[in-house]
Amino acid sequence: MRQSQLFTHSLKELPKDEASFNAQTLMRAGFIEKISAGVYAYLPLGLRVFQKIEAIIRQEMANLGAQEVELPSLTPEEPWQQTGRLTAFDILFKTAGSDKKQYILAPTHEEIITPLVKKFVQSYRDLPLGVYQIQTKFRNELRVKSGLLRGREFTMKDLYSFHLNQEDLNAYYLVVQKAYFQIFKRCGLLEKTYLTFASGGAFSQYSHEFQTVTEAGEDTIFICEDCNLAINKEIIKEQSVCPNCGRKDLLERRAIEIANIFKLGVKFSKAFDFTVTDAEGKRQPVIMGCYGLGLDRIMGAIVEVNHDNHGLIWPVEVAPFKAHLLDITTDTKGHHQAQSLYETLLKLGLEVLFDDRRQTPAGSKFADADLIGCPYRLVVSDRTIEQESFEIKRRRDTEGRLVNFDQVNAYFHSN
RNA sequence: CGGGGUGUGGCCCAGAUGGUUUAAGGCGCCUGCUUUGGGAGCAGGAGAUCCCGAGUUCAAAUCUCGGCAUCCCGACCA
Repeated sequence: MRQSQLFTHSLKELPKDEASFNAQTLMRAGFIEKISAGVYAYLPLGLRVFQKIEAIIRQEMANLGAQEVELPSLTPEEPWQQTGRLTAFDILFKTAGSDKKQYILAPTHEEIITPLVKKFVQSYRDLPLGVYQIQTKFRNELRVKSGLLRGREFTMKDLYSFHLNQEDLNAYYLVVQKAYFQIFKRCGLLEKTYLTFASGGAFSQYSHEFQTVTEAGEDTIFICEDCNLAINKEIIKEQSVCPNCGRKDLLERRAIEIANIFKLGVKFSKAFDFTVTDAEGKRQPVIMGCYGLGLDRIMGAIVEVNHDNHGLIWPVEVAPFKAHLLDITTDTKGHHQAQSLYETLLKLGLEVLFDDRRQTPAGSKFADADLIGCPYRLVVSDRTIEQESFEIKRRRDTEGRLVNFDQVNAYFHSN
């Protein structure tokens, strides 16, 4: 994409209305814009990152054999009444239709998915089943905070699984954990993300959170380095003890919950009378699990974990563009050379942001490239052209190297 | 929901003991010239319900009251 065509641009100064690093920097770099407290718009650069994260999640969900659907955000009141959550939830956005009928802007979708799946599934032969969506959720938080880390409108990947018995759910639960770690690995968060024992809420003794260690996080977790596990402070009674090995000297860290998975058991299948016929011909209540994952939080966490004083540093798989090509040449010949390199890179299938803006000093292009944080920076300048080459530098490196124009194909095929 | 901070061109902000303010400066934007390896220079230009409402006053960006927005701390977080 040509940067001269991009309708957004970065700001020299930090936005006053944000204090968290992720929101400040993403707004400054032109990735997101705040519409109201806890509600953000994704701009072209930010949307590209968001869609990369979505794509990773879809691939890993496909590997699980989960089927994608899209449920509505605007939901009728009745199912919420049926499970008691109409009153139990204090974060519901409610809205009335013209017929005075009350609707709920869904904060999660157990109430919708359970009756839906019930309609099609009557036999144990249809199980296990995993159904997921990537969709907007609404939670009327009393206090939003930390930019993308806690908003009132956010996107969640929510997977629901249906099983004949507890053993099957337990096995599936472990497989989902693996898939989640694969997602976090691809998002560059693996090293700092811990499977964390947390409150099971109304469903079970524990749930499991995936907590990414960062000072920007709002949770406190205690990490067992032996087991690579953590326990959320909220469920610690007296002393922090590893639930796996019993170790007591755990590391206390701030962390952001980027995912939360639950064994729901029969809570929702009972509420909606969802049973299947087993092999003996008897009706059995379906055993359910649910697996949430916050996309905005993942993006925010990536930013909190990967940056330096100059700006963002995107992991390769989620970067808005793989390369940022800067034309800092000063004459027509130079511009043609940069243009030609851009076209060559496109033909090679590389995602490139081409800074073809004129009358912009070179320094501002470097600053912008650092701020936007594409993994590779390519520079064509009068100097490099003298050597029939362009410079390539990784975002994290301080020194680049020259690559001859003739060797573009070879270079990108081998890297 | 309790406590605290902030609200002035698109952005960052000065002005706050009421009156020389015709609301200053920087960034960005427009025009022209110049410049090009770390957010460049010169000249000219456009752009403002000073968050909203009420009040005090001869006079309010400035004082008072009410509201709204936003950030932060706490509580909450299935």
